[in-house]
Amino acid sequence: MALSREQVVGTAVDILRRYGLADLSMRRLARELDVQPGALYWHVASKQELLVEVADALLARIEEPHPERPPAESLASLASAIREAVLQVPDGAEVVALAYAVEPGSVRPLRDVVRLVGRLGVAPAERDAVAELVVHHVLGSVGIEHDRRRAEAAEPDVSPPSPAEAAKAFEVGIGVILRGIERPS
Amino acid sequence: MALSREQVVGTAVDILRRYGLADLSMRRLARELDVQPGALYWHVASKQELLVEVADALLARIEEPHPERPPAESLASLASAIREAVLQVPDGAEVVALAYAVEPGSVRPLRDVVRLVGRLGVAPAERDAVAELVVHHVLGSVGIEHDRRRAEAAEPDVSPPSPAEAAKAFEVGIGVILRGIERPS
DNA sequence: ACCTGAACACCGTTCAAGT
DNA sequence: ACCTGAACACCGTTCAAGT
Repeated sequence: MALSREQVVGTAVDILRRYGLADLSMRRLARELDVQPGALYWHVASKQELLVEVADALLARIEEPHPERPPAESLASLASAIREAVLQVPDGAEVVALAYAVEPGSVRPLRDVVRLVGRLGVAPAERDAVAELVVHHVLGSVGIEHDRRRAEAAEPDVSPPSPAEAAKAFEVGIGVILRGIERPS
Repeated sequence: MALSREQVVGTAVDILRRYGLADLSMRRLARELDVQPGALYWHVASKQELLVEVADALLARIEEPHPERPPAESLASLASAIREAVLQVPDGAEVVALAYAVEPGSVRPLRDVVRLVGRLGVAPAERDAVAELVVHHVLGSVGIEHDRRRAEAAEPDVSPPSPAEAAKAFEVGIGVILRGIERPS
């Protein structure tokens, strides 16, 4: 049977989950699919396009905010959901950040962040900037956690930052942002 | 005359400024210095170590916060200074983010951010988390601006986001953070 | 002490030619 | 329509051997 775009993206997600971004090369992906590297370029235009699809897949299962819930609550829980989804996958934050950079509108839950910030009463002119702040906080804090895991794996010395502490630090940041939004300038 | 570590780092900064991170390879760097690639490894342990030095060089000229200035003011102006320094250099945000990830304490102005957040009255337990929020906002917003420039260079269609608008968006984010810090939870 | 030469094990992408 | 074979122009890193 012929290869499909879904198969290519799905196998890419598998490699990312199992071995991380360093091992997610077009050549490695082709080997896993038992085709020549060139074959992939019939289904995706480039590695960058592939990574955007992968990012989308990583966040696809996050549910949309409920319209009747208060937006501040929705935003906090959406941010946590994104954080947890990305945290499960090695280098997940990097992949999603790349997709967000290349095509800010391509990942649905990130669009929801923008909408919720708007519903919080932030002026349209400032809405995108504040949404970016939230997204960077989420992806940045996950990135740091991934890096610390790597450092720990490399040489298991002192100070293992517990997942609970990392989650706490994340919530602190979200709290600062929410209070900063609600307080009139 | 023999090659020096300073020469290696300096030429790396030059390549980054002129051609961007994609062109800053060990082989390209060796070519520019008229040596074989292997020679570089006598002066730096790895490309990662080299990039940490490059990041340091990019932010070395930023002045330390004046101890008598109010910390909120100092933090806002330090954040702007970091932003401007990184903005001048293609992929500067990526390089600094990498250094911050690998060795959070290695870049002096980023350490100053932590100190200022502490002076703003944030509890020690929450200080690092809030400092991370600031750093991610700075590097994240610069990253987005770099990406937009790339997109514009690739196909000059509508919506060229002016530098002034980008700076405004950045200030909005800093404002949210500062208000969020000052407001008691 | 510092560097060359040469290798090892890789990359992303293109494209004529095949089925 | 979909894929192979083969090439193009690269990577980071190591290390014996030279000066």
